[in-house]
Amino acid sequence: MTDTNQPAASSTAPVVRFAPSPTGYLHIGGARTALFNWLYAKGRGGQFLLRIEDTDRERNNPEAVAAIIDGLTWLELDWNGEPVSQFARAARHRDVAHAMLDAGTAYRCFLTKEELDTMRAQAEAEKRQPVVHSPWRDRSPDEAPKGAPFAIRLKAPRDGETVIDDAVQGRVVFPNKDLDDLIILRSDGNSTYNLAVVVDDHDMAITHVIRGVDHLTNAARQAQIYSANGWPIPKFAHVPLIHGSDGAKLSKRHGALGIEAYRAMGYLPAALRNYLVRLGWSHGDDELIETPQLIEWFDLPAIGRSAARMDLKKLEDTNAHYIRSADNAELLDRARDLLTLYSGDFAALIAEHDPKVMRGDVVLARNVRALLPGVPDGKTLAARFNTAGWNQFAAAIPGLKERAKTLPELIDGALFLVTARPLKFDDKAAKLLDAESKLAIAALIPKLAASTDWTPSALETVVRQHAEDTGAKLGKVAQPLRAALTGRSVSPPVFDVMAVLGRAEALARLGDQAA
RNA sequence: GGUCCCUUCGUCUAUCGGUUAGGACACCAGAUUUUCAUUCUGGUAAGGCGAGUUCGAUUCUCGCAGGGAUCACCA
Repeated sequence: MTDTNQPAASSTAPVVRFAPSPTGYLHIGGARTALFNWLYAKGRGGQFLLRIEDTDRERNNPEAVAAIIDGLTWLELDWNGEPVSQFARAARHRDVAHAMLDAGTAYRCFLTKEELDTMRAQAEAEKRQPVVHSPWRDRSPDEAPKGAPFAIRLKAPRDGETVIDDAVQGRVVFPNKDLDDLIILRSDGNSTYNLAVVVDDHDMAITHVIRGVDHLTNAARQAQIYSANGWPIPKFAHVPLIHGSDGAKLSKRHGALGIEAYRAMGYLPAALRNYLVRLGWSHGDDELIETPQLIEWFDLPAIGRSAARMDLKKLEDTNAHYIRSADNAELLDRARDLLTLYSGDFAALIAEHDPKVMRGDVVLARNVRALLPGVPDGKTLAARFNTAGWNQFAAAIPGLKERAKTLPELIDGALFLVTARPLKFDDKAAKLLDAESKLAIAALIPKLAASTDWTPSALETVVRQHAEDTGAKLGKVAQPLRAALTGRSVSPPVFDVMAVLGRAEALARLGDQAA
């Protein structure tokens, strides 16, 4: 139903954008900002645009652009149209700056770098705020030396206040006396960030600017540029930043990793989205929220104003839920993809991390080294899963996914499928295989071999019967079996393991340990 | 330092003046289980401090303290 009485702003679908600068990878805070934008647009039939803020040529690098695009793609945040390069729009930015000059809302400033430095130094010496008041605001350009370089500055209001009516932060007031005449066009003729952002957002018809609070003061300056041009100001929504575990700004030390690191650690995109959106946004007591529901529920006013801290444990728990409910085929595909991503040596991965680090990918690397000494990296491991292996992996997934919090843990659980006889045993498994256990295995082998049916339930019947006959507890029989079959003390149910391995391989592995 | 923002269990959060302050993760204990995990039961744990408004403040106002963001011809 269309209500024709609705004001234009609320009856038109929103247009939002994610505008990262390509200085590094897509970090977790940026990913969350992108997610918020994406959810907002998706829930309202709007558009989600991508713009690369690459006006700083010296810091621009194509690899970073690729990393951002890869990250968004992996997170399954799709955008409308082609990514816009801000640098490609430089001519338009220049035009606007000159138009502002003509309109009298901007002026030429001939202050040199040195003059600026001394002004700031002097302000500091006098304990004044280093707000630059360019004398050229009121001087005629004719007074400048012929051909002297100049920057173009916004003629910002000096009295009154600039108000940002922010969807998250509320009404934020900035006294204009604290905002100096910012440079909109550098003396080399290139636009500065604030002008470029305003011109692009205006030209792209952005209705809602959803970004990190670190841009809040920029919003005031940008609002002045909008006003100077007589353009409508979009709705701002400045979302809090994500902090490290000690409350300080997220740094590498805190795991301010690029999104690709979370991928490597084996998190599912849907799980990461769920976790990320809950960091700062809530919907009552709901925790696990599927994406379609998220799209329906997400809204700006429910975003909190305080910074949140990353909690990997909770991410892990969320991920475990998503793995358990994931489609088996999808899980297998993702596990397979992940292995090809592990192109580096497992040895290097292990060396990089403290022995106490329990990250999924690191643990997997350690276990591969222990159990499969001949497998140096992910590619080789993937190759070990020949067609039969992948089929076995697929068959084992229902049991495996109950036990895995992350994808590498899932793969880790499947390692027993590709270990070659004679098996290597981890410490606990070796301990389980004492003389008594080996005798028990030897006694069990003929009974298993006699089973006409090689299915979990048939095998379970055989083993239970054997336990009953010998008066042993089921655990007493099952644990050595598990050790002999997998080389470890932990695995999916042993009967499933035997079934997946197949009659010949299972009996052979047991035979190796029989006394 | 100026400006702006924030402050409920260890962490993420609910609460829109009256609740035994709720949930989730983590942690602890127990039950189930062939291991592990799942699942289930129970438990420990919170409104920074000080005023004010009010019959009544976690909730509204002010102050203080603490934390954060930002102050470039970077983005």
